Amino acid sequence: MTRGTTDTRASESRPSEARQRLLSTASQIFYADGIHAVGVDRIIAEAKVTRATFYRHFPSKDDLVVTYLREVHQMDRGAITAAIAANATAADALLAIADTIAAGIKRPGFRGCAFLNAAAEFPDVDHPVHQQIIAHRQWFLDTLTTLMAQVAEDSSDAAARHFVMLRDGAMAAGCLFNPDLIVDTFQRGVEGLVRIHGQRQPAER
Amino acid sequence: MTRGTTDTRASESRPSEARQRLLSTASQIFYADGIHAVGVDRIIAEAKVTRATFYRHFPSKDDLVVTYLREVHQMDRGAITAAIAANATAADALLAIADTIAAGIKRPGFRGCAFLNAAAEFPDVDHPVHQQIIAHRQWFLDTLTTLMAQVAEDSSDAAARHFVMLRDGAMAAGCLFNPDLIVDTFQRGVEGLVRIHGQRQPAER
DNA sequence: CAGGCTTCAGACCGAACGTTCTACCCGCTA
DNA sequence: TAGCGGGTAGAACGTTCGGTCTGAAGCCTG
Repeated sequence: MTRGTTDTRASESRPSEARQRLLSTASQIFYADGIHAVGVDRIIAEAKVTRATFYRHFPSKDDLVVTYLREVHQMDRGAITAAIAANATAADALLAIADTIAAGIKRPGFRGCAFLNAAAEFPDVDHPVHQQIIAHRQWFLDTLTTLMAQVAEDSSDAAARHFVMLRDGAMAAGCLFNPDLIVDTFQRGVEGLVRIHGQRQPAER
Repeated sequence: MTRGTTDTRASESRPSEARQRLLSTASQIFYADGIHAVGVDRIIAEAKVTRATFYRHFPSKDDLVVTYLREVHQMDRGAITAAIAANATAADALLAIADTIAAGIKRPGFRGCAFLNAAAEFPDVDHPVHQQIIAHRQWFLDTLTTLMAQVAEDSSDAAARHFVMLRDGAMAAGCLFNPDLIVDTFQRGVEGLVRIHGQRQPAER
């Protein structure tokens, strides 16, 4: 009872309203303008928070950055998990994932893949931000490999890598060229890839 | 005579030894560590040049950056022009270009595409650096489109865009994953693309 | 030899960087 | 009511940022 009500309140205030404002503001700015290019001053100004509050919730700017990427990872993961759950066959799931990616590229404020952009700014392999990036990419590749294997066991690794390569190319170019053409090229590529991969080992079951 | 000898000397000293040292040093550092992450101080220190000398040759750091990208563009252009000149058919030229890209990805210090990395740091479309990037990419796409059209007129635009997408993906991922696997995936993709595109409109001549 | 480049050496500028600090206020729970 | 944690406000830390300026060497050409 008391637990119930306090929990509702607590789940709203424990991640601290100010902290949430800080994180969402920083995420938007980092994604739109880059990471090294924006300073703590601007983030706290736009989040309407004082410096002391910032450093109460994040030990350093770098920690904010990895939290930002972690948040993006969660959203990506959610979208892809949903796409998989909503489709009966693995092939349809793969096409649905491509649709999700395509929709993202067409979205107005699209500025590429948050992870690829961050990788350009954090080349040091030992840096926590860089490790976050490769962890996310490994998860994505593994997820696709599993789906490809359900379509056809043979060379599912190669097919998944191929998918990732098309995605990376589309995400990288999506804000440097006509997004509609990029999306068109990307989806044609994925469709062809899934079709050809599906013809492999046709009687698998 | 006097012209001849002075020309030899002039072509060595007119681009100014210090300026050249500055540019090549900056290029290495920018490519390896990013652009916003390195300051003028470090560049002049590693180039063994004073600040005054720096600002004698480059009005600002931004100018250095566009000069750096211009240099990379020249090198890319040279490599691709050579690949085209060395191959009799357009299809072979395309495969040779893919080989060049693959060799670049396998090179030890590979850190992705200088232009894609720069794009992550300069999102402002009006910025000179960003415009340099899209100009380079437009040249690359046009070059590939011409080659694809020589293989088969039909949907050569789509085929060229597909090639660029694979390249972008390979370049972006080449320093975030096993380069050998990336190169393998990339080259398989290009081979398939060129083969399928070549089967289109088989009797073109 | 004189004149004109280039480079060197280094001080200096204001601004912004990431970070820490003190001091006070407010609303909650004990 | 007392205390405590999260918040505000703002000064200050030392460093680095991109960029300017002065002044004196060196060096080739006229």
